[in-house]
Amino acid sequence: MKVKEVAALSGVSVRTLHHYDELGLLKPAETTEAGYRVYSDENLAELQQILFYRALGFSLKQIKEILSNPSFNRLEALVSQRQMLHQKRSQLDDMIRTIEQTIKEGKGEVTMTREERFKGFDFSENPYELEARDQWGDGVVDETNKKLQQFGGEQQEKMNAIYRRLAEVRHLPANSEEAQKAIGEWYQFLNTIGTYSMEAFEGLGEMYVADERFTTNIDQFGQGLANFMRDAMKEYAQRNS
Amino acid sequence: MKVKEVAALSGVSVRTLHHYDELGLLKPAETTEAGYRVYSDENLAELQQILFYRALGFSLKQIKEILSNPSFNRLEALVSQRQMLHQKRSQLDDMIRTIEQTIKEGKGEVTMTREERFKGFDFSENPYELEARDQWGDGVVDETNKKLQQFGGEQQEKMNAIYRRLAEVRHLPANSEEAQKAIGEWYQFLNTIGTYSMEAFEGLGEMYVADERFTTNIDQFGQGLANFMRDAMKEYAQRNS
DNA sequence: GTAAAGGCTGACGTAACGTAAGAGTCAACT
DNA sequence: AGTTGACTCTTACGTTACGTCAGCCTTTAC
Repeated sequence: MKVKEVAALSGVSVRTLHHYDELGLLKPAETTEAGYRVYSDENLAELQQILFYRALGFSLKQIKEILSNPSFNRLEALVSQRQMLHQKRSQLDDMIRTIEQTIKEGKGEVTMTREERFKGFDFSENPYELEARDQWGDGVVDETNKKLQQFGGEQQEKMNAIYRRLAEVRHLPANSEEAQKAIGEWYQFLNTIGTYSMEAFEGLGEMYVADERFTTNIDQFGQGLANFMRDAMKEYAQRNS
Repeated sequence: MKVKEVAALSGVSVRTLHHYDELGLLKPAETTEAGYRVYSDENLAELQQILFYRALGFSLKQIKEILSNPSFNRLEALVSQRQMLHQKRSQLDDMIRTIEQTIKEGKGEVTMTREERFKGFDFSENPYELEARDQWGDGVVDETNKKLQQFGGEQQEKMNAIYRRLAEVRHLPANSEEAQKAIGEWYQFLNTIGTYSMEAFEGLGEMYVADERFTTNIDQFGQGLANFMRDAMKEYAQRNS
């Protein structure tokens, strides 16, 4: 196979293949007289390995070591890489917290009205709350919240039934058929009391974990349910947009 | 003030100041005949601004725009930046999940024994659990867990008292004096039943949020307590190492 | 035979500095 | 004045993983 074909198959660019060749990371099995690179099936497998480690955040240099040294301790590398990723995540969290704070301060009036609206609640501990509300407008949250609480009796029972069904499948992957079916019911239900775009639906899911009030209520049906629902809603939204 | 002084005050390198000068991001107020950069107090304030935005993950180019254009919509920039950070975090989470999975598979035997040890529990949903255990050896977790449950009556009551005290201050910042004092009691208590290095203490805190069993138990004393304890323990460990 | 499509090798650009290298400046001490 | 040590300056390459031309050759289809 020649470069373009490999590129198309693997999803990387031709330049990337050239680059990996230069680095000695992936040398084509053959080269024609004209200098064309010809890749073998084995080369393809190697490339997959490379892309796998690349997706884990390893540098090309590291990948080269890992793959060229069969005796290399991959497990150790994975563990330390995980450590690194975790540090990065911590840093990102710090940045997000700070940016939340800044946005909050800069909002002046808005913060005031929001505080009034939710007086009695203290969200200052949760930096993601503001974010989730912001991302798709908090009007939707408030509306939904209000409507949901307005409905008593029958609707309430129906809602609880869906929650229970969701709780049953919450240990399955969010992208499993069962999970998606159950979350689909949730979407349907919500749309009986309002209109939700996929985007709003996904945003609502974010709220479930971002806002303690939601989390607490939802998790009464099962530990971790809110989290599961967020994932499932995200998946659902992405499938149906 | 000359470069070195500014560097010392602000914590950046001399090279960085040179760099910012080149970019036109921070031009020193004066230059001596010999070409030495001389910074004013105002320059210092500018630098602080720069470092602030840098800490939020903005590129130098963006920072230049933000600071040079007084009419620039900073709020908008902050919001979109937050969005970006959030995406990055998602990507990192994906990577961590994948790496967890890989490590788990690669562990073969270890996974088996671990599964046996915790049969009945299903941790497959929580990719961070494995991680927290790994980072400082899961022997410590198991030991602590066992010992804590062995002690009944008096010790148990003492423990609960500390939990309650922690719950009371859980809305304060983790680095506040009250929080640190309370978490200090926790550290003392733990050391009456075992020996904990600061590192192990911090790791234990990670477990509190990583392992659902811990989170559930702890949060009975107050929503978000586990999370607060993790932060406080981290802070405590860093102060006392 | 010719043109389109694909391939190849340089080589510069990117972000934010780190790290010398070679050389001039300043203040203090002898 | 001379020297020395501490600073400072500019210049410029190294880093990461390719993207993006540019100029030129090969293969393939009509």
